[in-house]
Amino acid sequence: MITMKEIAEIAGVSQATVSRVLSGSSAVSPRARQTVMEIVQKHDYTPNYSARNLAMDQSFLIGLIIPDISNPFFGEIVRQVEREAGRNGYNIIICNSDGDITKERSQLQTLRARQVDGVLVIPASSNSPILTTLYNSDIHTVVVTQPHSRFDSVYVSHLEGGRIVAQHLLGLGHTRVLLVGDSESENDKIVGFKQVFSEKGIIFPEDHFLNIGAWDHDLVKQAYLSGLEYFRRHRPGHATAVFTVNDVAAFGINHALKELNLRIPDDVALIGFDDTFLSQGLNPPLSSVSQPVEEIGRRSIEMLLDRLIRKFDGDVRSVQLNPLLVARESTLGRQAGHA
Amino acid sequence: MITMKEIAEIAGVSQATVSRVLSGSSAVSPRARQTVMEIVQKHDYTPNYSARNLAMDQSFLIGLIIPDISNPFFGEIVRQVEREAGRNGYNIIICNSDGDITKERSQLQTLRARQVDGVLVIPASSNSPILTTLYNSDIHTVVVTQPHSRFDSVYVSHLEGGRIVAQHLLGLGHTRVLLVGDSESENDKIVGFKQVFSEKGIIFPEDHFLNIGAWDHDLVKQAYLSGLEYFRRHRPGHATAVFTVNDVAAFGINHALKELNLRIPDDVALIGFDDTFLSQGLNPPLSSVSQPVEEIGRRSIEMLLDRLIRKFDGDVRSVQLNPLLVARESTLGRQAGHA
DNA sequence: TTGTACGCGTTATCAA
DNA sequence: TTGATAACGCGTACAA
Repeated sequence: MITMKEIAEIAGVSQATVSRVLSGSSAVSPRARQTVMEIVQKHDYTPNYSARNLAMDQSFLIGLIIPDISNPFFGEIVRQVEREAGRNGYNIIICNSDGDITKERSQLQTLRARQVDGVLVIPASSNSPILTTLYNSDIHTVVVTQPHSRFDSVYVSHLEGGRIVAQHLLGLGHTRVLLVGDSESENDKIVGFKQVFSEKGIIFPEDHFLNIGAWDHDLVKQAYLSGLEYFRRHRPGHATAVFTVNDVAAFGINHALKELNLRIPDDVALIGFDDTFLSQGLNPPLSSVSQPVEEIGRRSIEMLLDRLIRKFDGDVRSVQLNPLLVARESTLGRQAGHA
Repeated sequence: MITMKEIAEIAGVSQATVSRVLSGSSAVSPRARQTVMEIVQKHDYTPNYSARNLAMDQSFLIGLIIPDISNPFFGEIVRQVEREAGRNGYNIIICNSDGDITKERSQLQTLRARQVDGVLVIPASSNSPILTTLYNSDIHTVVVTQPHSRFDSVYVSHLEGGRIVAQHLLGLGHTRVLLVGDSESENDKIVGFKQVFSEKGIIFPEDHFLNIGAWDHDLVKQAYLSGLEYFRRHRPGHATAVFTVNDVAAFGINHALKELNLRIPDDVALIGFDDTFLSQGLNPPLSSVSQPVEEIGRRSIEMLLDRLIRKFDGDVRSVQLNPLLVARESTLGRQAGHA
């Protein structure tokens, strides 16, 4: 790889002039510019970012800490982030945490070593220790997917999402609903769901929760097996509907129900969360709560770049986006039409 | 952020000694080591990679060029790659090409500027120009997902995959098959499929191809719409089976068939490709051709690290992995049992 | 075992 | 408009 110094020699100018030509920062004589550019072209000069970073104390690197890239929902976020970052001269270093706070910690450590200018983080949990570490560092941070009091954040209200689902199912007459998720008490989707029940004076039945872990990569299988066991053990009607905290789990439940010859939604209604691009392909089409995933990704990176590039230095900003019920046949039945 | 120089001052030693302590390369007196380490701990010293890269002419950075991260199949590859790389002290810069060779080119350019030690590339097409660029550079490269004569490569034979599908469908008596993909003549899955037909003297019918583009992000919808139109226009039996070159497209077709009240597989059989973790959640469970995606990811990064770390300098190696037919109800019907 | 000194490829400051 | 020259933080050859 050719360097500025070498180009300077060939061109018979100083290395500083080459730098000026390439950065376009200050004025250079047309002659010098001409000669330099020709040599640059000819030798396919590429600047050395490491050197540039060192000199400018800026890496144009953004760290992205995310629980599971293979989850299409997160994948879409990555895609948006990478695109928008690229347009602005930034690159993304990706860190898959598996939802493990230990991994998160070591990854943040290497991101710091890499001198990243900023970090987008989808924390493993709302009290991930890295959030504290980040706060004590001077790395610009945006928390994605959940609200945060000290950082910029972009999120969809899970509480509201859970409430919407509850209202939808209650409206259809379901009072015995099986909840499928990672935590019965700490997952806001579930909290919101139950909130509506208690507000309406409806008692949420005991033993209607299936714990399938949070970021288990084999979520489909987990949900499938748990669902199978549940519906084998309980009489039909013990639960007339199932709400899973994400679509992926709903796939597993769907499979289990099919296996047991239970009809959806006649025997058991099913509703997921995220409305990934696969929900509508499911059979019957899956009701779900859609999150504006492109917007989440885009707004997140935009907020970060706003601080990095435009040097915005105001108070912490949070963007709350609205979840949207997408009712399809898996809860509505055939009369759903073809939405 | 504290630097070696500052640590050296505090410790009353030279910066070189601090470097030695931290790298553990050469011998240092226990006393010096002790003092330095304490200060390092206390101030939470983090090495500056940019500086290190510059000095060592090594970035410990690997570029990953991939068509669509939001596709779960690729997502899984990213996951494996990131993990294995991380274990060996390397980080991943991710580049989403959208299957666009222009984007590929500019991304490779910035990867070069970033001084990446190696590149894993899933090319937009088999003759992506960046392959030439890479060959003329000194960047270690592994081509993933397709064979290559000049680079290390890891792939599953698409030709063989297509053949397997043809054999499976012919075995079930389907001779009129609708093919759904990006290219009728250049996609090896389709080429292999037709190969079997002609070997057996069976003429593949005209007008049995639906072009839905390659990396269109809205593949499900594309397939859905195309499928809908196709099955509306042709009499039942014009095609008795559908083969889509990936599962995502199969989701769309599944939706279309359902909409038209065509039963799977009684009216139309359906088979996909990739066997993503979602296939088994589909209803009926989707037959597909599985690719050992974890192995693809793992082997790819391993081959690259082998050259980077172990300095392997032998001939180009290619790893061909075998596709595997996973027959489920969408082709076999209810007698499929519960595989 | 330690310190000095140089180089890595840039940016940026200062005179000229 | 240009060219020296000093950083930037680290690795390392060399001498002590």
